Amino acid sequence: MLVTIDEPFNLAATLESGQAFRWHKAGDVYQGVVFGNVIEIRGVPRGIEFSCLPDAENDIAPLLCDYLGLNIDLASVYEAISVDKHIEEAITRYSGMRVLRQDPWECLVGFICSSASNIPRISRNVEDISIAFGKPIGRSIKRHSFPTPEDLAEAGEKRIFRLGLGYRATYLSKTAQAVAEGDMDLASLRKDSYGHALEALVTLAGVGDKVANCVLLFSLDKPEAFPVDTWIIRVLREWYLDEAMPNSLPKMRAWAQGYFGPYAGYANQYLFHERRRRDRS
DNA sequence: TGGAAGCCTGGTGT
DNA sequence: AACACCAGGCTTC
Repeated sequence: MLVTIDEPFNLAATLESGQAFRWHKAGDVYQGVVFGNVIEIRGVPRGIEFSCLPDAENDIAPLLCDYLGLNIDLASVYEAISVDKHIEEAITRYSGMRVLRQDPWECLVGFICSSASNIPRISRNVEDISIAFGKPIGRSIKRHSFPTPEDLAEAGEKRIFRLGLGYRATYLSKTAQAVAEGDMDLASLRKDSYGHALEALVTLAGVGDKVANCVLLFSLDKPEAFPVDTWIIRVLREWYLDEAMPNSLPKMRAWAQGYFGPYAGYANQYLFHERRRRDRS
């Protein structure tokens, strides 16, 4: 099915910028699992072409656009965060990169897995978790739905550990229990304020300031969220903050949120992507 | 209250 | 080949 998109959209940058971990690229096609569907997307000149299984494309199309962050007016975001040369350069280079709007539970699990790890490994971890505790989709034996909090809580720490998650297995097991038992209502955090939602998230095992801000930005409608990881620390040190400045994580985050404003998270995503690319080339 | 060590594992460098 | 060292971080002391 063809979906025309009139606003700027960069499919590759959106799916390859470390926001989600279940997209595989084969040629010019991205395959992923969203809404319990195996989805394949290809960028075309004026939009995207996609297919999905097992649901009808007509039903999935609006959900997919929402997931891809296409319901946000990027032009006004750019206007808000274009406060200096560095950010303007990154915007120019990755124009159309979106912030995804993911399922909060899956996003949370992905970023708990991310601590002291790297994208290839996180992807493998998340895929292994899906295969072990999710359900095969349609007749495909290759891709599986993402397990529910109940699925993961029942699986238990031991079986998670055996997938090679290391010390993260404890975090995942505890957090899954908290969500499954209703001690943590992730969906309600979408309507909460940024501050309150952050406060709630960091009570979960394996969730500190960085992971919480990733979940807030990529799944809970909090565009002011600003995850400070080692790449962003480099950006801030090299381009923004004096070296003598105190470098505690929450202080750096607060500074950036004040500097970039209500859409600081978008600035974060562009600077992050730009800084990593620069290191690789 | 800040800062450093430890934690599982896999990849990378020596 | 075998062995350090470290990574997109959290927790604990």
